Amino acid sequence: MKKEYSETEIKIKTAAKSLFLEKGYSATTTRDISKESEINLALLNYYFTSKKKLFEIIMLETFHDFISKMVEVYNDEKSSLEEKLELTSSKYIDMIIAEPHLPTFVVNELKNNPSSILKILKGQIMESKLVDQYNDGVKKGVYKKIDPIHFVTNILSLIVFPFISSPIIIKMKKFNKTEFNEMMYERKKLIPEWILKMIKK
Amino acid sequence: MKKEYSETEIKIKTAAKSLFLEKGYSATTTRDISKESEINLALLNYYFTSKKKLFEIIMLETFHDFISKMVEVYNDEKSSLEEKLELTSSKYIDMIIAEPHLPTFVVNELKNNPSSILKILKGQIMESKLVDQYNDGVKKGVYKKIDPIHFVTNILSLIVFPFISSPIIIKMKKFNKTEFNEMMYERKKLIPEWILKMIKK
DNA sequence: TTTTTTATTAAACATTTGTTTAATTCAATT
DNA sequence: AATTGAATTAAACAAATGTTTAATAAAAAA
Repeated sequence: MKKEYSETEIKIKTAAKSLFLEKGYSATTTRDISKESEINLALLNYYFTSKKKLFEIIMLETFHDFISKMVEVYNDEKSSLEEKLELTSSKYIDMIIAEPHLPTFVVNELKNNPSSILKILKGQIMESKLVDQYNDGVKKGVYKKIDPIHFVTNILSLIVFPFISSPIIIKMKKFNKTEFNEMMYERKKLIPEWILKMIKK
Repeated sequence: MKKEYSETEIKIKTAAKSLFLEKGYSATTTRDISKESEINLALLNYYFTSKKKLFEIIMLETFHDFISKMVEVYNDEKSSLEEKLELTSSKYIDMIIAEPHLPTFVVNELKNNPSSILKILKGQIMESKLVDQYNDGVKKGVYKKIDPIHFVTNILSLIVFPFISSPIIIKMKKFNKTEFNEMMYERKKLIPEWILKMIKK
């Protein structure tokens, strides 16, 4: 199923991903990509047919990475709900610090491309071990009975939104980027605590 | 200070705002705008000099609205912290349901235009009555001592992020748009409760 | 080595896009 | 009614952009 990419194809894809992430689909030109990847302009179409096709491939791969990192933790058999929260928080914050444009990119280009990309999601989150554990807690009466979609949404919100709004936060607090990252490291510990308080009766 | 806009200028601005919100700056063409507003293409440059200038005006106004609605509530003298949370949650969710593209737009085009637009922010949030009240609670020992930036960020995160990720939520829950909005109405009550739990000792 | 296939290149092509021009219509003023 | 200035229009322009072509170079197969 996986395609083997040649050296040039990888060069194109790497440059294209970087540019698409930073500037989005429309603001990135094929000449930008050819320059950044140091390949001849015509090779883009030779290997990927069109800018749109290239974008779709990258979008799909990126979104897949984005989701599967989450699903991995959510479905771990051994860990408790608390441990899953800590792991998610920590791994996700690290992931986005390493690639800060990721959330805006995913969120942004998502609304233009709903069906094909979102197929990846198919029940992977709402039927995860984490949600099971949450529902168990509800049954046992230790967690409040609220639709688990709120639980799942809140985790993502508290992790991802600060990155998306980082220009605002940086401005409000007169932060530099390092200080902002430190704030996010702080949240690694805080978010699991907050989520637990939110769900507990 | 406020500029008086003629009928045609308003027609252009209205169409442009709608298109910029939906598709972003780069994906919106001047011909799109002229078609949508039913004005001659040349009038765009006649009244607004360039696409970029037009965009900046719209971006500024939109961002200003976005922030001032928040600041209004945050600085109300009479209301308690709890009441402010309820009002913010309610007003903001209504606002975004009425204009669903708003958050993605603001967040998205923000990173391209940091300085000029963010000037509007100047301490309006971090020096608000709401943050004062939060700090009072900390002094009195009823709230945990955490940098208020987390408090402010969490409120916005829980309100705004679900809208931004609505395509994902809709897919995961097999929602239609009405059902999604109902979920957000539910959150009007839930978010203030959650925030209080998060800050209380 | 010769032939065939694949990869790479420079140039060209057809659209699209932001902007300008020059002419015309409209409204207000004299 | 004549004149002036603003508003509107169709057409044109130049630059940018996605894509294709035709020629060449490199690699693989015969």
